[in-house]
Amino acid sequence: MPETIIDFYQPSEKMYVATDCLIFGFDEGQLKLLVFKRRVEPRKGEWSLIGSFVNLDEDVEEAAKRVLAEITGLENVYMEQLGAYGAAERDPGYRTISIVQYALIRINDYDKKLVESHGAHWFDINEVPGLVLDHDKMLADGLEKLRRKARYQPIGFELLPEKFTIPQLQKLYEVIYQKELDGRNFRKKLLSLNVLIKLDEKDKSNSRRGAFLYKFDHKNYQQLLKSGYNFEIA
Amino acid sequence: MPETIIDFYQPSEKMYVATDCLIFGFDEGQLKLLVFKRRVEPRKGEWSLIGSFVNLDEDVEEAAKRVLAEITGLENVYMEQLGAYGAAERDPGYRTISIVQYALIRINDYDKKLVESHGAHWFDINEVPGLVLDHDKMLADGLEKLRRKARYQPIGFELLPEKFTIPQLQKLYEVIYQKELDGRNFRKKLLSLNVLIKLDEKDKSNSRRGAFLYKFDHKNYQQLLKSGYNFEIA
DNA sequence: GTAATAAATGTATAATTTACATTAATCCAC
DNA sequence: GTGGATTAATGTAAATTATACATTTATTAC
Repeated sequence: MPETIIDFYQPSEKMYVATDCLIFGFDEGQLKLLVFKRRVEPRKGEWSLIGSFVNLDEDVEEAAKRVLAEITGLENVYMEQLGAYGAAERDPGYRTISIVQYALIRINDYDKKLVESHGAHWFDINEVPGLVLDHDKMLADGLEKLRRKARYQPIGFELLPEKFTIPQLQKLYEVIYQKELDGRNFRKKLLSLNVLIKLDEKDKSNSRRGAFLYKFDHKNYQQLLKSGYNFEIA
Repeated sequence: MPETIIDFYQPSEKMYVATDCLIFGFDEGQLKLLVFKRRVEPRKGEWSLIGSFVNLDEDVEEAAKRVLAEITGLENVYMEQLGAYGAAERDPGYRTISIVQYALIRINDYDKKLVESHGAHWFDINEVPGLVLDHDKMLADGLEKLRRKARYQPIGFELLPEKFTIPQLQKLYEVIYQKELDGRNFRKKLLSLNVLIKLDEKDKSNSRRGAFLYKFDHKNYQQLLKSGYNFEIA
């Protein structure tokens, strides 16, 4: 490599780049977060977002997917970047910048044994223990983004099984928005968007009568997007 | 520093961290972007977002502010992170991750001589030349974010002088949203939010009659935020 | 067969958004 | 100093969307 002006700037030789994932799931009517015990000093062993260093030959996003697959066994997960956390003193050990992604997973799909073997654990979103470094801030920011995003993109569907009932979906939006919704209005609004396909099956795990199962209609959703983008629930 | 598990992960010794800024301004009824000629190889001399490497002892945000002040002479500018760009091959020279911020500046405040002396240039947003590396993508993403954000936060005010007229503000929203707005409805909606202070002065640069000048009412805006957050224009 | 449980449905009112045309203030030219 | 040109300012009616609210239905367990 020829010597260039870059040498003049002296970018640090000790700047580390890591990635951390906010892994959200939804189960038993609660929004949950997957965390594990930090694997590196300092603060090794404390609760932490799931993360890793980024390898030299690896996209940042790839690194996040690698660590997610490693811990949960899941691939093809909905994932989006939250942002970079780069305060000089955020990590007392090394100068490390962390790029945080958030992932939404169908909580029943993941590999329980794998998760356990990594000492990872799901916490109710309201019962997450204190996290290491600036991870509490990452979580707070991620929740805010999730809540905002839920207003104009149908991310809720990423958190539910492929087949779900309307009451389930409503419950999910209730925990995301942290407020109760009116069942009639929720159902009305949702069905008016034409992005649900009603199945000829019921889920009876929550009531005697059973609730009809639905699938998300990706095709119609794409069309809805094209024709002006106004997915809004509640 | 003791040897720890971090050594096992072998984070790259050659991972560079840079920051690039999307610097938006508004002038002559047009949204504009400030770019300069890249100072480092590869592709030195091509049009580029304004950026720099991040120093070891410097917050990422600080680095962005440093470079912004260096080029425009401005401090205390509205700035927010867009995200990190971290594809392994994004920079053919070095493995560099760039954290992109976007800044909104009052275009008349900046130091013209300073800007010129750095070979920087304002382009109409629709006439920005091809940019180096993945900077075109950054710009596209930044514009999308600006457009979305303009819907629920009063960022428009950051781009206008302290005193501005309602027609000016409307024009700004029109270029952000890329559509014409109805003057009566715009004015009605805006005034109903109670975040404008009418001054006893007119700006006559655009009409014989002149339009009244207003200031943004930060205090009332903060209260509006607290009481449930629903700043939406057009 | 009846008691218990959650699912499903409709309507009237209020609030918000949209569409749309005229008058007002000022400057400049004559 | 009058008239013409130009942009600023204003109000109302109709349509759309959001909200509030109570009863009936399907099913299972006993």
